[in-house]
Amino acid sequence: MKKPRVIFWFRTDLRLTDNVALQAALDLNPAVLWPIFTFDPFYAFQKRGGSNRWQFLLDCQHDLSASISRLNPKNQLHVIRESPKTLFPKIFKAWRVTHLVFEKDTDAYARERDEVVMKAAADAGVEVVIRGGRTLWDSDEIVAKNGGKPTMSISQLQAAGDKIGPIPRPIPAPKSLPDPGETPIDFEHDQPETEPDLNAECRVDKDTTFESIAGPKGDFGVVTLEELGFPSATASQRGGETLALKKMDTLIKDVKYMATFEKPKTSPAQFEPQSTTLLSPFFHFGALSVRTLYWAAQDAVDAFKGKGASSPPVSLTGQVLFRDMYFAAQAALGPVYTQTYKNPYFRFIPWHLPSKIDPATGLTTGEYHVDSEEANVWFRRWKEGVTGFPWIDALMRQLKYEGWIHHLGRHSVACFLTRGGCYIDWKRGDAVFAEWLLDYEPACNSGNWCWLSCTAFFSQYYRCYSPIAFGQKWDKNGDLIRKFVPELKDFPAKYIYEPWKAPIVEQRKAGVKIQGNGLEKEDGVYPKPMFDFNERRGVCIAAMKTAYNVGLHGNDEAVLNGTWRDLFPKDDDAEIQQRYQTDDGEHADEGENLEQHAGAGVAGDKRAAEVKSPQAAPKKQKKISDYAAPTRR
DNA sequence: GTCACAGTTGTCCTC
DNA sequence: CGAGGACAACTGTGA
Repeated sequence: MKKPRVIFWFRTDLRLTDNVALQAALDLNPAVLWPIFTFDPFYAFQKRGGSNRWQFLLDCQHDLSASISRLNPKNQLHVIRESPKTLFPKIFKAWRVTHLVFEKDTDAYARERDEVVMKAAADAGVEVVIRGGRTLWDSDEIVAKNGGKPTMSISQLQAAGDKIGPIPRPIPAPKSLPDPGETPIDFEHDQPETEPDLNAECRVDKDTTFESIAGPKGDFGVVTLEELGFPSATASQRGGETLALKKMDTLIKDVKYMATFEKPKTSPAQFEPQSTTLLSPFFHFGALSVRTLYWAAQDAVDAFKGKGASSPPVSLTGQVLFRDMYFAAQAALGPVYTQTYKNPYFRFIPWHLPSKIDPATGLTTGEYHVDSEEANVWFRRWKEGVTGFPWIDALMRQLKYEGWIHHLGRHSVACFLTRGGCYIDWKRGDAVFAEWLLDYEPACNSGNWCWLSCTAFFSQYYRCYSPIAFGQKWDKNGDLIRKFVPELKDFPAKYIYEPWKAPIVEQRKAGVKIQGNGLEKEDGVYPKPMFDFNERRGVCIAAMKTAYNVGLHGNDEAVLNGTWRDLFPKDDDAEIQQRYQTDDGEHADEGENLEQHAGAGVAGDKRAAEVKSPQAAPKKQKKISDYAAPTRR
C-alpha cells in the first residue's frame, strides 16, 4: 500500500505545540505532508476585522511557517488564496491527496464550510481526519452531557466536563516533519465574492490578495496588510507561537501570580504592563492552546505552598472554563448564538438601533434600524471615544488603538452602551469589538455582550457600572485617562472623571475647554457629557424591569411576527418601545421581519425619567425549559 | 413544588 | 479608609 499524501489544514490552530490534529496527521506516517492555510475571502469581506487583528494573524502565520521550516527546510506554511469550498475539490485532484487532516471548529460558518469540504473529500475519495483541541473539552460532547442544551452557566459547563473526564494534558511539538509534495496549480482560480465588503471603511486601498492563488511571488507566502488594502497596525501586541510560548515561560516562573490569580481583583486601569496575561489573542488564532494555559495554571495551584490559591471561576483555570462555556453554548445554538432574533435562550429587549434581519435566513445582516437619531449619535460618540465621560472614552480609544482592553473595561463600556446608559442593542457594540479586538472570538464576544446587557447568562440588571465611580475605584489619579485621552492629561485628579464639573479657571489651567459634542474635532477641547448618567441609569433600569416582566425571548412568536409591541405598555417612553420616526421616511421599515411600526411620535428620551409598570403583563411568558433544544444538522 | 441561598467582577451611604 | 448594609430584586441550583 502506498504511503499517504496528507494535507494538514491549519485554521484556528496556528501552532506546533499541543496540536493534537497535527499529531494525528503525522501518525498516518505520510510520504508527503502539505501544511496549508486557506486564506478565505469570506473573512476578508464578509466578516469585520481591522488592521490590528490582521497583523496579529499574519504574525502567527509567519512564525508558524518559520517553525515548520526549522523542522524541515523543504517545508513551509502554504498560504492559498481562495475559498476552501472551491479550492479543495481542485487541489485534491491536482496534488493527488489521500488524506485531509484538521482541527475541529464549531463556529457557525466553520461548520458550514467544513461540511462542504468534507463532501468534496468524500467525492474525491480523500479520507478526512478531525481532532479536537481548540477547547478544553469537545464542545459537542459538552452539549451532549448537558442534555443537548447550551451551557448557560459555568456550573453546567463544569458538571458536563466532569462527566466527560479530565482535560487532556498538552502534547509536545513534533520533532520532524515530512517533505511537502509537489504543488502544481494548473487549475482555474475561482475569484471571490467581494460585495458587500464589510471592511470597506477600514481599507485605504483596494484588495489585491486574491489576484493570484499562491501570492504575487507564487511561493504560497503569507499575505500582507498592503495586499489587503489595510493601513499599518497601531497595536503594540504582536502574534506568533514563539512569542506565546515565551510569555508562558515567564508566567510559569511566577507561581504565586498563576496560583493566586483572581480576575475580579485585577485592575482594568493598569497598562504597561497590564494586570492580566494578555494571552487571549493567541488563543483566538490558536498560537497557544488553552490546555497549555489550563494545566500550567492548575500545576501552579498544586505547587503553591502559600495561602490564598484561587479556584474557578475567578482563577486562571476559571477563565478558560468560561471560554469553553461560551463555545459549548454556541455549539448547541448554531448561527443564532450570535443574535437574539430566533434565539430561544436570549432575552428580547427592545433596544435602540436594533439589527436588521435578512428575511430569507432569519439572520442579522450587520445593518441596523435607526429608531432614534439621538441614540445613533450616542453610538457614534461611544465608538469614537467622545462621550464626554473620560473613563469610557479612554477605554474606547485604547480599544481602537491597542486592540485590547481589560475584561472589566469591556464591562464598563458594554454596560454603558446597553443597559446602563444608552439602551442600544448589544449587537452594535459586538460589531465594534469584532472590528477592533485582537482577541475577538465570536463565541466569547457574543457571550460577554449578552452577559453585560443582561440578555443571557446574567440577569442582575440593577448592578450598573458607573462611568465615574468604577474607574475611580481602580485609578484615583486617572492615569489611563491621561494616557489615552491626552486632552485631559493635565487635568486635576479631582475633576478628571467629571471634567464638566471643573470651574473654568481649572479648565484654563489644564489647557482644555469642556464644550461641544466631540464629533467636530477641535484642539484643546474635550466634549461635555452626552447625557446625565444618573438620569439614564434610572431610565434604563426601569426599562429593563419592564422588558423582564414582559419576559419575551428571541424565538417567541410575538418577537418573530412583530406583535411584541402589544405586550409592552403603551406610552411615549422611548426606552419601552423602539419608535420609528414618522418625520423621516428613510428609517421607516421596509417590510422586514422586525415589523417596526411607525411610532406615535418622535422619541423624546428626556421625558423618560419615570417608567410605568407594564399593565397586566405576564410575569413569565414561557420557561426556557418549555422550548425544544434547537437542533443543528 | 417551595424555599433559601449563591452568583467571577455595582454603587452609595453610614459607621 | 474599610466594612457592612440598603438599594431593588434577577436567575439557577440544590435541599
